[in-house]
Amino acid sequence: MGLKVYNTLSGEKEEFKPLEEGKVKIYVCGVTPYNHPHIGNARPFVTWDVFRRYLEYLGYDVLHVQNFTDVDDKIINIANAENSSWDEVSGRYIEEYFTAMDVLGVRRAHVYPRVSGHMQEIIDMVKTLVDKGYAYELAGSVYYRVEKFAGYGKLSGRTLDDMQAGARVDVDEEKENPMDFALWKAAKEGEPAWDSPWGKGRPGWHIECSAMSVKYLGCSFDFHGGGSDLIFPHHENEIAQSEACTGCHPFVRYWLHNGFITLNAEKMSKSLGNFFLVKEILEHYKPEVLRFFILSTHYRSPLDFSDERLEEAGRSLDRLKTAQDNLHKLLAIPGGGPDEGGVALLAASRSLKEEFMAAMDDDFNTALAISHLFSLAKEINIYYQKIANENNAPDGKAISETAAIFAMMAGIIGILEVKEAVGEQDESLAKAMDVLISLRQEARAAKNYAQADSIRNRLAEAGFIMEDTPQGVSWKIK
RNA sequence: GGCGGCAUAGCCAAGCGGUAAGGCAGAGGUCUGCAAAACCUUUAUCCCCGGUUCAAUUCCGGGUGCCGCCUCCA
Repeated sequence: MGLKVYNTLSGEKEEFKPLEEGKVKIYVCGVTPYNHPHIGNARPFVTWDVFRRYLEYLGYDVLHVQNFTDVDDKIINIANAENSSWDEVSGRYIEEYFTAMDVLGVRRAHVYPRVSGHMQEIIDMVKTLVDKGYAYELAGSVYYRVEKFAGYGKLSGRTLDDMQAGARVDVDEEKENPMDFALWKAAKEGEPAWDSPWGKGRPGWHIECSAMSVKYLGCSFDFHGGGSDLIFPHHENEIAQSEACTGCHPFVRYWLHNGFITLNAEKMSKSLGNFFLVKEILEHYKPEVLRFFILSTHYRSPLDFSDERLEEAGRSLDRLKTAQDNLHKLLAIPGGGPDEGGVALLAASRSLKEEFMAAMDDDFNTALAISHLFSLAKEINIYYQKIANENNAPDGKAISETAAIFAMMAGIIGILEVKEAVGEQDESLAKAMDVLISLRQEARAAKNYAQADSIRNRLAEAGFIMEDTPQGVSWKIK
């Protein structure tokens, strides 16, 4: 066993070996905060949240860095349009980002560097690249000399010739090579600008991630992630900048890229305008439903969004919740010694735990891992049914170990974390429900089913589900 | 045009050399006053054509279709 990950750089699954024993350093490309995050934006962050949970479960000490590109054309345009400032705009949407991701259960990175706070590091890096001959100044801007970097194209799998063949023609460029990209952009009217050896200006897009990742993680680190649209040019350029500047190889050991969320099979993106904001979706669905939806497909595959898919994800999740409820009910009964069903449950739990881990080890196959969670749910339900029908004491050891395994699996996926065992939390509500249950039971005893059904139906409308079981009536919140 | 990815049941989705996980939906059954929930049973030769192999959904070649990157983008 051992973790394997698909590395975009090699195009193969590779055995994961951290640079430093016991530690994992991760850099994930964050957002440009100029709008509320949409669900396509959310995918990499939910995905990496799970990667990180699993790595931590494996015992690694994880350092997770994720940037905010807070100096950017779009932000500046919005600021100008609404007559505010770029930092007011970016600050606002950074807060929106956190709000949305917190709700989705995405744990916060350790460091959230912003471009605006790293001008010196960026300028230093650009200066080094100029000094080493990898960059040149042109009218107050600085460009990276792609032909100078031998490995240019190694991540995206294309050659400079390929790129030039497909490149769109830039009329007014005087760059040495059309593929040369900006490290530093000379200031324009109405834009924020910082002093530099080349005059006032601001950083190009790609340099920030090189400067900030190297600052916080070192010149070589383990994982770099982001959407697959970042492979070229963004990540390709990061490699060129970082390796040329620091001389360290490789800059990143494992490049992991997630697929897109699509709408009618087309990439969901702000530029196409075919997106749903996370906050819009959460008006209709619980956060963990969105989260579960995202994780129910392998991270590298495209994921087509629709209401139908989310409804389905919600129903699937309900099945898991039922098993969790059953587990809680079993846990609430004083446990007894081993019994046949318990022994079987325990064996299944242990083997499913192994399978779950094997799935996660195989390039974080959450879809497969989740299927094992369903299998465990089924085993739990079977045992619960048996105990309930026979009115026996459950196998204490089997139940407690199964509960731990179930919680571990759900915890790595990041679902079922909200304990909705309201009966224990809110005694007065429980007492009120007991009264309603008694009223209905009296009606049933009197064969006044219209009355009984009315109580049940009206409670359902209010969000409470009443269930008749051989052991009596139980209830839960929908 | 260049580069790359994908095509599995009604739907979604794993698997990727030895005749197909899981979920949703559907059907039948157990239970129930009736429901709900739960449980059981049930639904696929994996886009097409060649090739390699004892054996291919899984490898190779070709075709078709869809998607992505090459411009900001998660």
